[in-house]
Amino acid sequence: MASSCRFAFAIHILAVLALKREGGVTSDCLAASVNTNPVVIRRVVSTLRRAGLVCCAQGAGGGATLCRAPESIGLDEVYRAVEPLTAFSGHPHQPDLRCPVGRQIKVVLEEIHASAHQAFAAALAERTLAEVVAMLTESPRPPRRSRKAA
Amino acid sequence: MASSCRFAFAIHILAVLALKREGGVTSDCLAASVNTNPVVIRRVVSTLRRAGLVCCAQGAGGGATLCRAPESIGLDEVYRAVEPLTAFSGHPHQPDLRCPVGRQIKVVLEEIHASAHQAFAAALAERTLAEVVAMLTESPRPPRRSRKAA
DNA sequence: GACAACTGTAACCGGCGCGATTACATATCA
DNA sequence: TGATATGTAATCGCGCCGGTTACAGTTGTC
Repeated sequence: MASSCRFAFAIHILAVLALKREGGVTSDCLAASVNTNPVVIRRVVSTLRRAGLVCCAQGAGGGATLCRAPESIGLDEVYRAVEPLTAFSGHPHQPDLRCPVGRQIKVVLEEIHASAHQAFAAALAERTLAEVVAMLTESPRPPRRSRKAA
Repeated sequence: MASSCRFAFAIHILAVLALKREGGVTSDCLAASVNTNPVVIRRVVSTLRRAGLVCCAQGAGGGATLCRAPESIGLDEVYRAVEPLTAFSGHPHQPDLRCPVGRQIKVVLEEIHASAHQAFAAALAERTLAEVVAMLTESPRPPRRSRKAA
């Protein structure tokens, strides 16, 4: 599950790359948009590169570019690329095996967690990077009431 | 999302209570089965009590008892009782508002996360504590091969 | 070739979350 | 009254993770 911000950073980065179609984007530029350190960006981009989602050019004039169509990138793919897929951290220790519950609880918990996690990933899979970009570019909640009240 | 072991502990505790129908179970006893400190158990039990899932009796002869039918307790209820429902930790800082992505990314991320999280909870809701108990008590993968090989 | 502009990574720091533990107040039954 | 419990505050220790620095390697430009 993991509630780190790597996933958020990854989506942010990919959205920027999807919007700026031509040319590479440097980690400094991405870091400015995300508002963090360039090295943090490079770490995430490295992971995305290993997953085949982006390509990186080194040297002067280099940077990261999206190397697949935004319509073909499901958010579950991004999630799996960036989250290490932990083996469910529940029950840090070995439960009491003399107890009928302790003897089997781990297997049951793992199954429960697996099915819920799969549902989580399936929900992510229903959206693509292209949809994220579309959400980003459509008018941000047009003001309806008076322009005075907050 | 939160990958703490509180949820695992809660399921374990509730399963023990569901199995031992009569009488209260002390935190010492639960701690032995879970293999942790009684205070850790009491913290989780307190949360479950506030959620109306268990009742606690203080004093000698006291302990925790399930105060609802296991068939009526969905695992999503347990999850929500025990996990504080964080407001999605993505994007720790304010993104650059001059960037079209940074301006709206938080709203989009929150919506994405909300829908995926809802799918997660819905998957948990499909199982009850009674089913967990049934999984726990049914024969644990009957040995099929020779009784010699591990 | 020299230099500037980038990426890739290792190393380290600091803060936060959380489970474990101790300690103690309180409640209840015999 | 004393043994047995819960309830909870306080503290400790450790692991995770984002941030930062540092530096090696790569590439375009003059």
